[in-house]
Amino acid sequence: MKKESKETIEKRSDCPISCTMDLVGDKWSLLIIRDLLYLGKTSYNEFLSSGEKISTNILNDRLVKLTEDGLITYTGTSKRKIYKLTKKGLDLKPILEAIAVFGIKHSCANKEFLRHVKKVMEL
Amino acid sequence: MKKESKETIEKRSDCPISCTMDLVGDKWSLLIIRDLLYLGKTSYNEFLSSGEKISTNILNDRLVKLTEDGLITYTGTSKRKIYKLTKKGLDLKPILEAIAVFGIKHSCANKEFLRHVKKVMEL
DNA sequence: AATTAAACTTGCAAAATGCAAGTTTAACTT
DNA sequence: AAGTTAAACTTGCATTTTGCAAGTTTAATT
Repeated sequence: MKKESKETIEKRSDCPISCTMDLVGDKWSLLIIRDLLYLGKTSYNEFLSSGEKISTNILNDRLVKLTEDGLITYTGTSKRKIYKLTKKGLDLKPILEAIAVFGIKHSCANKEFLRHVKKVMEL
Repeated sequence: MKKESKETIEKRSDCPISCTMDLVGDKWSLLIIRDLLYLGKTSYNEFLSSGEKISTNILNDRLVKLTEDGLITYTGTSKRKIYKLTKKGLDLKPILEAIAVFGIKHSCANKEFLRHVKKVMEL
């Protein structure tokens, strides 16, 4: 018996910012999008191996939700699924970029990693 | 006895996107920032009255955390605090704008509300 | 058919959130 | 200056989400 991933998609308000946060405003979704956009990752195991150490149940849950929400799709069999962003998902790119710009300016991240990220993101 | 708002600020990785998500990647922080940036709200009760119905304990927790993280500050007494964004907090503006653009394109939000948001955000 | 490894599930502990009270505190009123 | 008001904040407990450490299923490969 599969658990339904979300019974009622609770929309907190009509504000477009709030709506977008209802879609991707959790700890993990945008990191999966980042993996797809910038790190060339396309499969379950590749997402799993990312530095932030997402756990398997959460990863599965997010992949289902992101698919349901039309941000990603996959091809291939259930043994090897290849995920990619939909058109709608690609529209998240400016958000990721703005987040990266902020992070590069204010974080924390080590210099070497930053050089790598900037190169990958063409910033 | 006050509860400490966050014992260890867990940083999941050195990725600037991940770092930024560790700061504001929760259900509520960016909505408070939105209130400050676009809706002219500056006080506890004004944040409370936003459409998404944040509860008082969460609002208090987020205001403390955002202050600790240097994204907002306040003036005034403990009876009437006036919050505003720091320079660092203002650097979140491009993120909010990108989120709004996505939300406006893809949501959900009703037409009237959208007109209002676009006007306020000067989009 | 047996093996392998990717994809997915399960069960339970820990943390975050939601809700409905309450209390504290400073300003405003007599 | 005592009493009232309302904004800011706390508390306790239920619910939900996340984290972790197993497991199982499934389709390619041998």
